[in-house]
Amino acid sequence: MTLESTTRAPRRRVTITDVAEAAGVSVATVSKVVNQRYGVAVETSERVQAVIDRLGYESSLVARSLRSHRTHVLGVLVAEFEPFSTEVLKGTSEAICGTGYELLAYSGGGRAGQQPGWERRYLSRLSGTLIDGAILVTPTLVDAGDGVPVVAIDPHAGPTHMPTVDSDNLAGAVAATEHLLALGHRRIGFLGGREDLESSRLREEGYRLALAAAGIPVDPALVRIGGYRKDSATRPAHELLTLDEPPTAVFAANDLSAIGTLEVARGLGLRVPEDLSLVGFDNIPESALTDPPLTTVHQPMQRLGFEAVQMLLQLLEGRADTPTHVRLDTSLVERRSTGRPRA
Amino acid sequence: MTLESTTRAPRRRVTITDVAEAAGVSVATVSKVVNQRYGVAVETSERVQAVIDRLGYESSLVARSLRSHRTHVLGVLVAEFEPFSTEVLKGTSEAICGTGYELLAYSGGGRAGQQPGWERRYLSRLSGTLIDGAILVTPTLVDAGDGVPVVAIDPHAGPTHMPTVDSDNLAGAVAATEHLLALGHRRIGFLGGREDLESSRLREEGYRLALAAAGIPVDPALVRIGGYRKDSATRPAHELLTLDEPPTAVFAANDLSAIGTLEVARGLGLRVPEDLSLVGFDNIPESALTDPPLTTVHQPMQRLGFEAVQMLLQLLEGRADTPTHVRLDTSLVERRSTGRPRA
DNA sequence: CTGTTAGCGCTTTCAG
DNA sequence: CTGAAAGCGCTAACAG
Repeated sequence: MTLESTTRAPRRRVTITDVAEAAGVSVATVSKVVNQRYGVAVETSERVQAVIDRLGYESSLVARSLRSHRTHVLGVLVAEFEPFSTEVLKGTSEAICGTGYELLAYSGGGRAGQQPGWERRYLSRLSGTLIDGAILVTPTLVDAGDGVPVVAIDPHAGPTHMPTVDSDNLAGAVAATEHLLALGHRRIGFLGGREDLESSRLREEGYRLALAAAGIPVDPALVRIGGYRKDSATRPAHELLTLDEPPTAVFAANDLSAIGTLEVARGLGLRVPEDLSLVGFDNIPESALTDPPLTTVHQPMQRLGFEAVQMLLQLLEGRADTPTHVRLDTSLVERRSTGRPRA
Repeated sequence: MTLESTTRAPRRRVTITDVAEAAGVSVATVSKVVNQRYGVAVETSERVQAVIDRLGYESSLVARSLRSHRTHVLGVLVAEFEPFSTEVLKGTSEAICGTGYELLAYSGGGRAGQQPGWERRYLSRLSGTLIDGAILVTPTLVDAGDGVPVVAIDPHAGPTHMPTVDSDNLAGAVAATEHLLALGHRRIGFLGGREDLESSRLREEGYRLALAAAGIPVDPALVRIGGYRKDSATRPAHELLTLDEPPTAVFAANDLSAIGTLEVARGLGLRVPEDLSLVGFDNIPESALTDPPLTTVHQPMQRLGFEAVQMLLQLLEGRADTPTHVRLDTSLVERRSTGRPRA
């Protein structure tokens, strides 16, 4: 890491007034030129355009949106930029291409996003102005419809009033648990997500369903809340693995907590998958980088973002046939963190 | 994929005027309450606050920034949300935590970001208002200082006038090439990045340096431009691999083009690494997911974002000792896409 | 302590 | 065809 040093004073932004003065016209005329409105002499238009180019003028998104309430910018509101939301972002980026819209991803300052209601706050701050519509990633509020059209990805209470895109969490969780069952596991722990998210609830339900179908009663001691974050999963994972009668396998409600569990297991001297089988959920790119690579349930995160943009665009066009709920399939990805239980 | 259908009319945003009316005070007073200014009777303040809570009022970022020119929002400007920029984003998100700032990542509509000068355009649109400072991810313009403090990550012409964060591209490229050389390769192709990026130039230089040190002349036919994107890399990769005397190994200037090359090789019936060794650059999470997993040069993308935020924050505080250039180390990650050349 | 006033940069009637 | 003027939601003097 090398260092150098200097300072620079940034010069002022060029505004529409600067252009108007330089071109010897009114700001109204400049505005018309910028927005290609009719009623401007070709000669004037060209002269103004020349000044715009020379000065490098670009209209302020802020000022413009305050006035015209149409920005051609879509907002993606996330609590934090972590593997799940950034995958979604990749999908939105792909979908936005060629639509004439631009993307603005907004995230609070880390912990700020932890406090419930962040999505409402962000939405209020940005909507009505700045963005024409918003995509909320894992919002915890049931209803946030405030000013602009909104699409939710994997929201709180499942199909709410908001148009929603999610994936088949239940089927995925069943598949994960059945995989463990098929391997011969009987004591299977569940490291839950967040109680306020529907996805989390469904994953737990899938776990219970699969167990019930196999005729295995759920041991409450084996079910914990991991909070969907690596750090918040550490403690419950530790509790689970240090039980008098610990589970031989753990199904973690998302990859981040599975990765946290993997680290805890290693710290405890447990080998994966020999001593402990581990299944995650999401299939974030990071899940393949662990040692051993994580068996997990693939959820098409990029597609979630892609579909959300499509839906939002339809909503903006006011199309009545816009689907209100899109659900995508999940599938098990077998890697090397799962195996038969010992003896 | 399941579908349902309905419609909803979003209601209007609540503004400061609504609050003022409901509370029977002027907007100025509401503003003072919101911003915790002195000079408001406790009783009035409480009454206004109650209305704010009841109405769920949240001040508009846009209107506020237009007026006060201080938003506590940092912008991250990217051409597109792809693996590199999203990794950087994760790092910025971590760094922003607890600073009192929020993050706004802006990306044009895909292709729009392709046209040179996107960073200048975005910056103009957002700065002066909306964001207090910006981080430019792989900008191609030398100087963009326009209104607000700016930090560049992996910019055009290396250490420009802008404060910069980058990684040691030269050393990384040398390491990659030497790895191939050590394996016994002599005909090593180079799939370059974009001519307008310093990182790309340095990676090529590293390639040439390592070959020269090994006493191997560079065959111009083996050097192509891949454009740093998977799709743009496909054609040059194909040309390279279908040469009369094709290379036994290819060093691609980034993982995305390496992955593109991998697909081309497979399409051509070439086995990796038996028939062709492949090294990438970046170590994006996706690089470990390929089959075989890619040998690549690790570049600390999240740290790039993290350091950029730190630097920008210092710039905003006006600290004179702000380093102007931070360079992070790179390192070779050996996975399974490289091996000895046949016979 | 509170309200009035003047814009921030821009778009949009509406006269001239 | 062009410009003056109003106003988007908000903050910052300045009066009252």
